[in-house]
Amino acid sequence: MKAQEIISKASALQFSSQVITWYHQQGRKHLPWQQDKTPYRVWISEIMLQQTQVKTVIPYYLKFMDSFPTVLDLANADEDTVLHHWTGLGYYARARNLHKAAKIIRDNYQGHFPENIDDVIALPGIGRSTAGAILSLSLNQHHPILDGNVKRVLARNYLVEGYNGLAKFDKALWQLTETLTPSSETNHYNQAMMDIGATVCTRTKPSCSLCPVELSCLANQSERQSEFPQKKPKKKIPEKSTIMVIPRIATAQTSQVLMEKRPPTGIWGGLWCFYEIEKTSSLDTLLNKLGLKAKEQLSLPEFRHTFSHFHLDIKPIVVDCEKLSGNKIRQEINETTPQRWYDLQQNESVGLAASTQKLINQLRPLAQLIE
DNA sequence: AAACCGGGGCG
DNA sequence: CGCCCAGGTTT
Repeated sequence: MKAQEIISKASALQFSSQVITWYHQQGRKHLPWQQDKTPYRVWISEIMLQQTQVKTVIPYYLKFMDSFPTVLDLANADEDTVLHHWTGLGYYARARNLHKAAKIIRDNYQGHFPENIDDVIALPGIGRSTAGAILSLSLNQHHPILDGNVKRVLARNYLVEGYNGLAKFDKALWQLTETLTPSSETNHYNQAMMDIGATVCTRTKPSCSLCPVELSCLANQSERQSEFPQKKPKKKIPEKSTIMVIPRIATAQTSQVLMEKRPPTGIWGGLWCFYEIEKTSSLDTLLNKLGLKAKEQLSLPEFRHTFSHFHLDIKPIVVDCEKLSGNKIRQEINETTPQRWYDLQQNESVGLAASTQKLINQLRPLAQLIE
């Protein structure tokens, strides 16, 4: 059944007006991105908030806006500078999308953030929900949103069965949010729905007594809040293993390790990682290609890194080496896959994969032993 | 350890 | 269009 059919115009209006009233009474209105609400400022906040909680985002947001006050400042910055501002937030692909989109806005829209929703959705890293949030919160355009928080509020209110990512579930919820989103005060309604999901209608132990739609909520009426949304059926994930090679050149002053920048797509896309080999017998070939001569090897304890769809057991091997001079092959590698020596004493953590960062942290104390 | 998540990308 | 991917935090 379609949402329009199960919800009358009158009850939709009642729902939204209760939500809007809550916004005026309880909604947060003083966060940095809620001042001077331009599409650009709201965009940056939405991307940061997709991955990180409000209190963590605030300092990052302020620094980011200080460095890149306008979309043109962002577009004209170089990627490493942008990534540097993202250090600690993780999800570097999102920062790269941000930068890519800023350049598109500079080149195709004369530096003016597009105000047509289809144009906004076409930008990298912005989907339907984020586009709706940007244009409604900043310009009060009439668009529905549907992030994880809104999904939870609606699924409970109307006992929508299914789990996040299930096509039927998402489709039903888009229908609902379209039906419920009012054409006046869309900005306040959308902001309130996200806030209610984040602070009242929480995944565990929701504070229903503080909710503006407490009385209409079917899950609350039947005390079944915890059953909605349903859990995604978990699937067993495969195990893989890899050997990570950490070439190291240590002197009395410094200790450096060699990394490569991964291609932009796939696992650890665009992040700095150590070289990988499948079997120890490939080690010599790799070092040869890199133009390095091994002096000594040291195996570090194996550890497990888990992705959403597989476990990866990582065997790290530190190889103390010296450079061979005048190696042509190394130049070729440098052109296809960028590489760099990373200084363990300096904590430049731009775009490191989490597992790489973990290894670095283990390696840093070891560096002192060399002296 | 498992759940969570908005968008990209592929078949 | 439907399904899977990917990374990092929260619970």
